[in-house]
Amino acid sequence: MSVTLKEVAEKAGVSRSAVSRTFTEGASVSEKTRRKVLKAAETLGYHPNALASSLTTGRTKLIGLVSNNFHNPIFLEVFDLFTKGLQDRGLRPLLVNLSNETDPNNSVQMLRQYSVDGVIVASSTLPASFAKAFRDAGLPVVHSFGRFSSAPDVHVVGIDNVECGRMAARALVAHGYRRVGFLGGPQAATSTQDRLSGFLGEMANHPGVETSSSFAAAYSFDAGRDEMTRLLGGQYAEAYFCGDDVLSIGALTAARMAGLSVPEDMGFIGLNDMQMARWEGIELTTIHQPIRQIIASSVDLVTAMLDDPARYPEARLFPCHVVERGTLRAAAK
Amino acid sequence: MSVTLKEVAEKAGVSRSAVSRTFTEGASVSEKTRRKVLKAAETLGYHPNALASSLTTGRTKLIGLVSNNFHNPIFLEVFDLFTKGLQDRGLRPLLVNLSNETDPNNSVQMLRQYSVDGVIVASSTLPASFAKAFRDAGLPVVHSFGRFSSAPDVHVVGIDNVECGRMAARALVAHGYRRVGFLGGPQAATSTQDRLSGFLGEMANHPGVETSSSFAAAYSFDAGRDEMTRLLGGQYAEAYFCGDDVLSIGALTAARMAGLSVPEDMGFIGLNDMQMARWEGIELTTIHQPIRQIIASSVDLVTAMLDDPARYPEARLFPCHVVERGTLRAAAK
DNA sequence: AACGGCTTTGCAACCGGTTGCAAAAATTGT
DNA sequence: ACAATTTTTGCAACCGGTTGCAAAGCCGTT
Repeated sequence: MSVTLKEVAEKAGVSRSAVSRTFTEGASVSEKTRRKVLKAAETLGYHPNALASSLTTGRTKLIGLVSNNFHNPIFLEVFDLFTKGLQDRGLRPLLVNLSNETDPNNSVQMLRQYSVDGVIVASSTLPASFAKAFRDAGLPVVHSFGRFSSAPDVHVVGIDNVECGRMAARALVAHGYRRVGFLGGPQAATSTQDRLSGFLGEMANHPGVETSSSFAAAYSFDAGRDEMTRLLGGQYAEAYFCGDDVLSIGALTAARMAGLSVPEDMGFIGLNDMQMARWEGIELTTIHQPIRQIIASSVDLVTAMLDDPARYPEARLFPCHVVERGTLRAAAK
Repeated sequence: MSVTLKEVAEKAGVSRSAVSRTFTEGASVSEKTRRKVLKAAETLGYHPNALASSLTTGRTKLIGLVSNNFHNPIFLEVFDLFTKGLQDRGLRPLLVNLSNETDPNNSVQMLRQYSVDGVIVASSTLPASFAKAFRDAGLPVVHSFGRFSSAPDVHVVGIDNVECGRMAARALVAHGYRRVGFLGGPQAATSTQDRLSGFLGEMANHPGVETSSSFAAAYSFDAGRDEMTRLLGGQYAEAYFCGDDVLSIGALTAARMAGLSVPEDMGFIGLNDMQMARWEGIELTTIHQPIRQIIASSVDLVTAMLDDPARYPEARLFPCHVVERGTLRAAAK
């Protein structure tokens, strides 16, 4: 089918080693034979088989890109940035969709069978056990959007969710809301738990402000809408910090559908600052999560681990900030 | 690093062939040795190296999943379905982001280097030359969401865009609009051209209805909003058939921002029927594109080609239908 | 016990590359 | 011009598997 090393060697009248060496960075070949080889390769249309060479070099340049989040639009941005970032470094993303998977071992086996050089777990909802399973299998792994720990088991790149919770709380208080609520994502997600704890921690400094909390079933429009609809049936707050932007939009829509006006009757602050948050008609006030930096840093880290697999696990956190748009009323002076 | 065939063979006290055979479907091994081998493999934690075996079998079970669309939320659904569909058949998607790529040859080379068994090109905006380049390189290829042709060069799975154009035109006419517009996606995209030709073709049957057309720069919110804003500065139609849903939402938002009410002052019909079209507050009337079927069929087709690479190229079209929601006014009786 | 047919097994070559090593060639110094 | 040194080259073994082939083992017959 495709042209092999041997054919090029014969055509160029050199040994197979010579051909191999002209195609490997930093190997010793004279200018003369290199030219002969390149010409032969050119006319034959030869390109080295990356998989065959991986057998001896132990490097496939394949990176497992593992996620369970194929529903939140923010992840399209995430996949875009990851694939570009990896491609720019000559690495290839092998995509693994873990939506229905509960056992880390299956994916570990799968990725080992394909000898991936490293794994990026991109998810804020996947339990840490997944990333750990990869590490235990001896695979370099980076958990992007994972939970911060001061002594992480694996490399984690993301944001300080506790601080984000505080930040949201401060924003709501600063805008003069006196009854505020936390409308989190799935309660089992560590991101939800951390944001809640930061939120409540900060609110403890404001005893005059009434605080409540509840959880949506997922980081999704429907879940946000449903939970807000439920809240509207009882006592509800003046402003909510929602688990993420798409959830916020669901909740906000439910509020509007119920005849409340935003931000006068009910305020919202989201998290992520996805493209859609900027759309006219939405203009969501939200906490900006620097996903470009998180992803660039994740890719850096995974490439660094290729050279030093034993690299000591670190947590890299990137600062977030509030982007004021139109879903919180003018600040109390 | 990882356990090899040889180690298992030694542990089990059999030849390497025996081990290989117990792990290959339909090879001749006695029950006795198979058990010995499996036990040894179990205790050693052996799993065959898929890449090494691909060298001799010529099968990697890797499928190149090529797209240039990492901005339209519908593609998150697309990636979700593709990855699941491929995984369910034991195939692995190698994701290629062609956003900034103009030369098909680079991606062809890349995918050949990784010996992918086949390629799925998932895009309605990528020129047919990409799919053809893969075919010319001897790779089984399916172009999903590609342009229909009665004598296709490569397998195409998608919808009849011309018919969709007609369908939209009929819907607008049936709803009593007398000045209608086509607000397409990028003019260079075949999907745009085909929808336009269907739209105009059908409108030719309704000479009493004034018809206009224009194009947005991309299938995106911003492009739809910008083009509608431009249109609002001059003479504009009563209802628009937009290139796709996200573009529709942009256009619709611009109309609302300008003080028009939808659907009374201006009607919209989109295409795709993405999740978001269902959101309360949007409730876009749109043409449903059966992406589940398209993707399932694409995966079927690519697997079929693995066994029969010379399979005669076919075009598979799936019927679309209008989903009435809230962006066209009540039909004229 | 010898025979024929069928299944199982191991040998060895191969897939498409890489690489340590020693020999060959080129370069340098004097 | 010659020896010492450096660079380039090919051989052959290896990476982790698969597979054609012939020998070995098994079975039931006669």
